[in-house]
Amino acid sequence: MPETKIFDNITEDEINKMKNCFKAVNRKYIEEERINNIEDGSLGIVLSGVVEIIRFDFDGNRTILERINENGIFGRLFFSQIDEGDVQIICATDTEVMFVDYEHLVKQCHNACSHHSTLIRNMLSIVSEKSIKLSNRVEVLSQRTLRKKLITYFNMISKETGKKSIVIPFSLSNLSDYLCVDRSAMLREMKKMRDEGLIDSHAKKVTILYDQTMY
Amino acid sequence: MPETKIFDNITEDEINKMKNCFKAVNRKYIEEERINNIEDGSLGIVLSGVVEIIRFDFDGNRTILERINENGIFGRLFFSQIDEGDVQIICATDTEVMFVDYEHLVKQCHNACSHHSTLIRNMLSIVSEKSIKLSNRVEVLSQRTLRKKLITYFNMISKETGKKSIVIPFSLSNLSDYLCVDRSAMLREMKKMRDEGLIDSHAKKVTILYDQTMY
DNA sequence: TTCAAATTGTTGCAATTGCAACTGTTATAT
DNA sequence: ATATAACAGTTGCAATTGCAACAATTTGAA
Repeated sequence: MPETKIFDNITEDEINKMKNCFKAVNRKYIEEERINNIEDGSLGIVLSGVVEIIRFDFDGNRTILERINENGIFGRLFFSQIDEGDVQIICATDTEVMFVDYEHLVKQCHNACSHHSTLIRNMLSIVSEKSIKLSNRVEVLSQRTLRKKLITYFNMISKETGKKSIVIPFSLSNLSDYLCVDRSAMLREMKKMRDEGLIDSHAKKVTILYDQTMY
Repeated sequence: MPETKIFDNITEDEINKMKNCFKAVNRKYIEEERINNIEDGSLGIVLSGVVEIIRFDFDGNRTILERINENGIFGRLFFSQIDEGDVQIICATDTEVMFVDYEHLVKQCHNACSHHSTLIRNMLSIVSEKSIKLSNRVEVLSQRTLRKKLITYFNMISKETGKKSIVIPFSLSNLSDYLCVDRSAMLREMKKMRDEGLIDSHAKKVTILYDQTMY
């Protein structure tokens, strides 16, 4: 499934008109930088890089709620309203983001830009892709044991690339924050899996040896 | 936030034309009934009732992956592709669903129905609302302890209704399938919370006594 | 190159959770 | 009204996971 870009099938000319119309603002961030002061109605579109939604809760746990790659979107609109902890938006790499006003983008345009409907269709694809990613996330977190969380996650990555040898896209300590488990418990479980011959692994490189049809 | 309906701001006349155009099919189901034979490109729109996406895994665990209320949507398109277990779509109540062909709904219409763009905008709202619900789901499942899962869930329900006394919308045994924890462990934790004066509860009725600003 | 910091890896011990096997209670159908 | 099934509630015991405190290795900057 090819990822939709926000301006797919729209001419350069039209894009510029629209950007003006939506008061689009581009901003660059460096690795580790926090994205601050996001207005409630503002929508961030990741043009390049990776953005993470991270929660720090009261007893010191760090949780990666979401990882947003190129062409993905984020915004207060899109994340949980129940979250009382400290939720931050942090760039995992150098990143460029375009901010637009969501309401303006979604509502009928006064200027009746001819390509506006294409834009909304693109937006629909992007949000649909976000939903699928969130479903994958639920799939992983809904697993009852650490081992099954790992296996489900490995299978997901493996399915994306079609290979049995995968490279985890972040540090193992970040992986434990993503799987919402203790880091040492996770490493212990990976060691067990190595010992049992289910995987081969060294740091972020993992090779799946188990029968994937079993899980 | 009022929920968007698929045909908001479209006249009855236009709706009928469109339904024809999308080859919309309405179907009624009774409580407990399984929704079968969903084609890959088919999109289900819940007109009334509640639909649940349920996974039965190899060691007998039942997991409620998603609960879809009135005006929500579902379809193979929208759920995880990594899922190797047995995923079923089951109606939690008597339910009416409209099925449409997703591609047809999303792509430019040959007949150029005038209200098609409104429909796509509505669809965008609905998918966005789905994303938010999935984010809430991630928020709950990402909690590290059973107690925090319960508290996050209770807070979510409480926030929806604005009341501290809530009624869990399904049986406690289903709640444990939703929180992805063991039922008896969950009941034990609820008992502890009662004993500590954090909640008052009897069966599906729960009153929040703890300070919600703390969680 | 070398040192410091970050990351990976390990382990004992304690706390939490799951499992199993119950009892008690509430609906539902005949 | 009563039986039966579904649901709620309980508890001992075992397994899993979290926590803490390390050691080993890798990475990055001076």
